[in-house]
Amino acid sequence: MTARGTKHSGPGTPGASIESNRKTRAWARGSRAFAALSETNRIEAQCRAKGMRLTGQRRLIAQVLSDAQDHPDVFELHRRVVTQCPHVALATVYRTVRRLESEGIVERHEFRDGHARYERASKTHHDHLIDLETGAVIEFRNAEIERLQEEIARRLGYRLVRHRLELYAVPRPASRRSDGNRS
Amino acid sequence: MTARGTKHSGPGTPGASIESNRKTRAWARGSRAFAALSETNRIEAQCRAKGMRLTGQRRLIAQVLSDAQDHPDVFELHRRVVTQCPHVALATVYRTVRRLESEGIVERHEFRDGHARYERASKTHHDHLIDLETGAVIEFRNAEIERLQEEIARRLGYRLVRHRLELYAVPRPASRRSDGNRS
DNA sequence: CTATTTGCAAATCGTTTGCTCTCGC
DNA sequence: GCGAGAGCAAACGATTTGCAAATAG
Repeated sequence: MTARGTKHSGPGTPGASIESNRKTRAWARGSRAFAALSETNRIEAQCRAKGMRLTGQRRLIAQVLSDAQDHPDVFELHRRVVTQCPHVALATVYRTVRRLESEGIVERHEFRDGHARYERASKTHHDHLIDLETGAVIEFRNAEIERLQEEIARRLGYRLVRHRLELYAVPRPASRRSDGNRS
Repeated sequence: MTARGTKHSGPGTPGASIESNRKTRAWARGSRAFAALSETNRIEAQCRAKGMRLTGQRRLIAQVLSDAQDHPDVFELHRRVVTQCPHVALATVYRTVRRLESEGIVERHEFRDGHARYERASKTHHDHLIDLETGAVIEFRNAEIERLQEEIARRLGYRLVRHRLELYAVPRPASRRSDGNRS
């Protein structure tokens, strides 16, 4: 059974498909379906650089990821993708996103709720603060903490490879700054 | 979806060993099976304080958790429990451990590998360094990092509720200090 | 006595995989 | 043309849950 039960509601999904009655798989995969994609985005370029085949699905997923200002999970990615092309399978999103991660093009996080969320691998490292009330995710960076982590690992006889730092917090009533990237 | 309509044959599949099945379960639950438990441990005392019923299974799980020097996952806990009493169900371990967590008696972690690992809630907060080669888990504490986390949250307009800090590292060839609590 | 808890098996739920058909290069 | 990819459904693995029997208090 496909995750979250509902099988893709073929036609009827709001979105680009003018010819949604033509529900052939061939159509879904044909490049025409992806014609509306914008010019090459960063992720697409990285895929090319890694020698990944640029299928319409991948270009679409790459675009959705490039456009994302938040940290969507796979289901949410699929939802956005399906908006543009209703026949893309959830499994394809899973496979693509896994591939992108193994190529170092996107980063996977697993915040409180358990399931995997993705963001494109940023040039600059950062950690996350999760707003416990809204679920919003705010990115931050702190050089001192980074340095301390290295030092702790070294003192324990290790070389730090990577780390995970997540702050779970609630807005302070006084000065609630409700900016930050939501997720 | 509740297609569980077919009444669960329960312990009485016709023709099968109804009686021996009953006996077995009765034996498994009877307090005799748990007679070998040592005197009250800390977790057991906390259970009592929280008004949890002290069944043999819980006392056994409490003891295994109390004795654990590492961060076992549910399956591992079950393995250890079954060593002492072979009829304790995995589901019981899941339920117990979940209950213990909601009562604040144990802490749940989810390191790299995905599944939940438990340790008894310690009086003193600590974070974890995970040895990427052996999977060992080393606990550490750093007041400065704690302070910085508070400060970061405050600066972003939040009050820190909890955090997760995990360092993933590899032993340094020069001075590998193989102390620390392994997991 | 009765509200909780257990054992068991089936159900969930996010994620992966086998198979076949398709398409990028 | 061929091998990497996509669609689909079924498999998976950790965890949860419905139910009836058993039990702690």
